[in-house]
Amino acid sequence: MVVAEAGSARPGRRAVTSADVARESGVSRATVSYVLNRKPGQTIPEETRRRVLEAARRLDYVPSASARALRKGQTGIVLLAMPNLPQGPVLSAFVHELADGLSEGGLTLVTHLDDRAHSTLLKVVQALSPVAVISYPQLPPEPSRRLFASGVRWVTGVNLSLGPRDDDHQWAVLPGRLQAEYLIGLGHQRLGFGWPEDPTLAPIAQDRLEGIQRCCAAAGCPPPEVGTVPIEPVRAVEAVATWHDRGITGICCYNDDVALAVLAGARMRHLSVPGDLAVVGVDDVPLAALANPPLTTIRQRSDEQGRALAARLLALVAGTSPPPAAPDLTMSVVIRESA
Amino acid sequence: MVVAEAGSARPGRRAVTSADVARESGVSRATVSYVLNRKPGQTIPEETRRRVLEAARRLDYVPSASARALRKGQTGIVLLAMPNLPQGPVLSAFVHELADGLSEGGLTLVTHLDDRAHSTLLKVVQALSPVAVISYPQLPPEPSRRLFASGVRWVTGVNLSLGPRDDDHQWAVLPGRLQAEYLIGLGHQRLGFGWPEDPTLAPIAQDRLEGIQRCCAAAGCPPPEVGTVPIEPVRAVEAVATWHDRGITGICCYNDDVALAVLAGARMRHLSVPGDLAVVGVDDVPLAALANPPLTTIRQRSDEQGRALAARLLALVAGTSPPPAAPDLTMSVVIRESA
DNA sequence: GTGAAAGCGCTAACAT
DNA sequence: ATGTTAGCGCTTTCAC
Repeated sequence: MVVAEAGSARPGRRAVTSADVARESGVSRATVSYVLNRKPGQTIPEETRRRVLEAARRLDYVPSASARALRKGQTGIVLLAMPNLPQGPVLSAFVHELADGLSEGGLTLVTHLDDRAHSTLLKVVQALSPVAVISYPQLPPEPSRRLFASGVRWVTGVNLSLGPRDDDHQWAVLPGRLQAEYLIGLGHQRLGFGWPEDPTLAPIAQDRLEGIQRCCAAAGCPPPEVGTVPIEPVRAVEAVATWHDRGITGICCYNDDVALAVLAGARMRHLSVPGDLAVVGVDDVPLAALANPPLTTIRQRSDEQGRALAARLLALVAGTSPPPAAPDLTMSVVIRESA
Repeated sequence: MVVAEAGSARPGRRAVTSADVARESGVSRATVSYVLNRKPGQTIPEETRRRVLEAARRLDYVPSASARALRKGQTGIVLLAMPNLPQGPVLSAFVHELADGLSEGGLTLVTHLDDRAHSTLLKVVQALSPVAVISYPQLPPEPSRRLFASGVRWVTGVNLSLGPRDDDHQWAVLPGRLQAEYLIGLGHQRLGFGWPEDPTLAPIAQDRLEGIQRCCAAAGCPPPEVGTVPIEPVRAVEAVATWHDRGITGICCYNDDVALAVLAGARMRHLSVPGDLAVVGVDDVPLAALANPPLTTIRQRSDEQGRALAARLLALVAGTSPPPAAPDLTMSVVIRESA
């Protein structure tokens, strides 16, 4: 454990403040603040500017985040709350782009990883005073209200959308819709849905299932039969067997992990994929292409979602009107051999 | 996007402060502070205490984190910095336990997910003023120094240890050591190491490789041959073929993901596992048991690591002497069929 | 046991 | 163009 006491730069010394910079450069603290914050209208002579900047650099000056936040009445922190699930490349890209986008506007993204009660989120929020909270999956109204009461200004889900809840929901439902449309287009009439065992995923799974249900209804098929698929050989087989026995031929899986388990189950049961059972995942994780047979799945442009959400959040914080939702947040079917 | 303006609880109203609570309960702000912070020695009459608490609850009072941090000169935030890798259950458990442990001591854990330059970490640190930063993998000395200069008091790796760098390193090397010991114990003389393609994993992989190298040296075997294994069918096959052609019989993989790719490669190449090639992973992800054949792997007790690190950090912040490192942070070989 | 008051470091309105 | 000043909300001596 590489541990050291405070201020290895100037050991034992207290932090340098804007007063130090002011003294060092022979101006007042106000001027220092003006220079460092670069107000657009402000007119500071180049010479002074240079002197202040120079002094700040020489002293290794770092403005106190707490003091600034106290004065301005708000921090520049955005908190992303999500369960600490197995993180796929999809979420990674989203986080990456979101952080970059926010950073360009002076906001800072940090993450709270937890899948337990909303009370831990509340605690973190109270310790951080973030200006906005993004939650995946979406927060129910009551916890959401408590965040506002703790001073958070904006609360949103990860799905980019315009209006209140509905648009978000449209989006959340889409993976299921695409899976079902694809399978039905292939001629499958009886669909199953591979539900994830992890209970924290339930809200997300519920949305995807709804997308499938709507599709089935629209196409005049019977509603999908839901089966929980554990990531565990023996019990995964059970789910597969049940589907097959009941004449189900197309399985929409919550995600690729579930789909891979279904594939394993089918193999153990000596069922052919896609002959006996067609399988579709969501996410297009790297392992999907490696699977036996290679997995057909839904790919999301989560990077674009991240960028777009960042842009909207920046606009909200700046008080300007948010940009319109990106027109084509593509989500597409990656066709391989499993369906 | 469920978005709303500030203070849905009391719309348009500014936040309630300790002054409001004081007024409401008919005492001074000092008393409010005493009651809410519950100083051990402090002696406040039950009646007053109750009145203050009641008023705080009624007003939905939330202390300002910035003001408190400014006054105390330090936040209660601990920042965990890690690349946004695929998060396995191992890291999840670590994060979970770490967060819980810290929370019990009044510290709050948040995560910065990024695999790019250390400068983004520096920015986040300056926006948050965390009291400690935990980094995985470990931070080199120079970035570490800059964190201290920005006011961070303690910087550490995720590996629990006592002294400066060495203990951490011992720990990081262990997975490789266990893999090699197991394979050599099985009679394998010529070992390979499955290097991950993701460049951000290199520092961690390097440590594990070093564990294998030492083992080979100690046992009089030739040093392990390193092959990069992409999570991609065709190129994974190549790595496997190269090993096999050169007479390698035991493969230590960086983690289970790499090991699963090796398994897939071996299957495509019609090599038998463990007959032609014995394969060992690290992590024991759920899919490991599902693999064909089921994967032998190294399981870490990362939950205990998390707890222990939390305890040490709490002690440091409190100024008391840190508890000794846990004696038996077990890391064990989970024997299945792939080796 | 409780209150008055100082001050943490910063920004922004106002004064010069 | 720059300096003076008044707080932001909190904790914590120091009086009473």
